[in-house]
Amino acid sequence: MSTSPESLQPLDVSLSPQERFEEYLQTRGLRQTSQRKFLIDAVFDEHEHFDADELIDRLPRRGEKNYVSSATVYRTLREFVDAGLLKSFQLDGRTVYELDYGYPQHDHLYCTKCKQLFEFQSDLLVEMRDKVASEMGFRVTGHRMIIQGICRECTKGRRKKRKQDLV
Amino acid sequence: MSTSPESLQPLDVSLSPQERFEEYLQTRGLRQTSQRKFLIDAVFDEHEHFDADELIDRLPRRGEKNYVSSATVYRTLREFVDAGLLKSFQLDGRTVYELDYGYPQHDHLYCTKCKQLFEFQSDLLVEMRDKVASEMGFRVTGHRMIIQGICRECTKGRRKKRKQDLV
DNA sequence: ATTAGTGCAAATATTTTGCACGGAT
DNA sequence: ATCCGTGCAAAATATTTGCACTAAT
Repeated sequence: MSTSPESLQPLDVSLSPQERFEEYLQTRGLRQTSQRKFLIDAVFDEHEHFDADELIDRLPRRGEKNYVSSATVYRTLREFVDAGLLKSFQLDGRTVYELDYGYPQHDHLYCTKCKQLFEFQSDLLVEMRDKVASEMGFRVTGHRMIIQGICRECTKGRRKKRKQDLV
Repeated sequence: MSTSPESLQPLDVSLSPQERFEEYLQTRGLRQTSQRKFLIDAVFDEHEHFDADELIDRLPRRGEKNYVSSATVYRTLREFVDAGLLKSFQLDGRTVYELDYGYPQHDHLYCTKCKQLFEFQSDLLVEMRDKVASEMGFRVTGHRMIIQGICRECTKGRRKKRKQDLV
């Protein structure tokens, strides 16, 4: 937008998340703050799936350098979703975020035992979605598909080492 | 269970939700209270989709006959899900319930404008789900598919009368 | 200089829980 | 007579918001 490139070209692929967010901010007259810059790095450097709480846990504490208040983390995560950088969905009551920008469309399998999320991609699903929607007179803006079950590891008796086992 | 009928026969179809819940309670040594009886009637007499708050709103107030405390409503809704009478899922932060017992498997379209839920049924979706799951080594216990978009009514300019328009 | 952004704490919203009493078995 | 279930209020969770101050433009 700022440098007006040829219009029909998908700019996206050539911009880093950081650049893309800058663009988003500029087009809306929003400001580029140290918190926003820090957070976008923190989010895109690290995780695949996370919630606000997990993210806050990994960030500097109050008093430390680069501390960002929880309120700002929540506010900024919503901006990231707005900007198309992240996607969010609800799982077990909390809001889960995942990287969207630069990632192919996909859906999830959720192991209700180890609480891990796995991804899968299915064009068939999207086709089916669009067919159903058009039959119902719906203009689709998105969907959320989560397959629940027990993952391979958890199926074989006692699970071995797993990340968040403190639950 | 209590009268031990022929084993391979699907008992379900012949039992009312009330009977089915009784059975559930009996097999677990739980008690049949007036609150549980009242709630199962309230739930199965009325609604398709609802959340705890909406249900509580429709029930007798404190002091009135058949009053049930919110805590008990929450506790009992979870029992209903446990008993296979209701299904629950998260939508916009709240827990939505719907009748499950006696209803065919289905999924939802959600209009983000009027907040209405619509249903659809697709065997293809279930097939796809099972295929994906088996490829991933998952033992499926269920799934949740929600197609978001704008419904037909909301697409044609200003929507007309709609239920929960107080939002 | 303007005014959006932030940190803080309080407010919300939703659901859960501890506890003493009452009721179902 | 047990001890599960309930109502109540307080707690827990997760997220949002009002406000005064700070900082980006």
